[in-house]
Amino acid sequence: MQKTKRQLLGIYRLLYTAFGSRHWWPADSAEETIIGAILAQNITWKNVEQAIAALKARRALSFKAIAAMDEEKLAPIIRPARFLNQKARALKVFADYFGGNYGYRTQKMKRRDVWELRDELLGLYRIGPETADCILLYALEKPVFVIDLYTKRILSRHGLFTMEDSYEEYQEFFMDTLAPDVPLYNEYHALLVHLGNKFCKPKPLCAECPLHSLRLVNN
DNA sequence: GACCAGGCACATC
DNA sequence: GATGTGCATGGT
Repeated sequence: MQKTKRQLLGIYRLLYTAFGSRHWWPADSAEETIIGAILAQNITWKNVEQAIAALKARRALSFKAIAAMDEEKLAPIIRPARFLNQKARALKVFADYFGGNYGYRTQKMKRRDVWELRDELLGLYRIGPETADCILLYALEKPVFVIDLYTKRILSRHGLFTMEDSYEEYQEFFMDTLAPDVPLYNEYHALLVHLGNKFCKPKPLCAECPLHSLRLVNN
């Protein structure tokens, strides 16, 4: 087995042993997952929960409802999710796209070729690589690995990459090394985020981190 | 009060 | 291409 593959599987086993299954994505439907993915950009999940709850309270937790709502009315509802105007616009744009091209049916979206669909998503307002991949993996169950800030921070601190390496370089590493496996990609990214939240902040808590032992392997 | 968060778009060089 | 900045909330 290649060294890199051993390392990646080693990290996964340590994380799973430490934290168990994370049961991601925390949402009741594919549409809620997509809404959450857009709202979650650059904020903590607690803020997303508040915005989701606010949408739910107004019976607006669906793209059909969002499409029927004015952007000016939508923005204050999602205020807890920060960048409210940009995110309100992003939700409106996605709602129009989703309704127009897929009749608000994620099943119809699922039938598309995954990389063609990814390109299409990347063309939408405020859908970047991470958001697109969250939609593909967590809402549409496609085997696409999601890279986020914590993934970059954790792998770079263990010497496998640097923070300057691109999203695509990180993603290719995971996807070339691991088999295309939706449950594995789902769990692995969720575990990395959980670890990042607890231990891999700008000021890291390495001594308490479950990956602490790996430092011996990688130097 | 300071720091940070499950990014992205756009301007400028 | 690389780098910098705006977006503009709420928890710790």
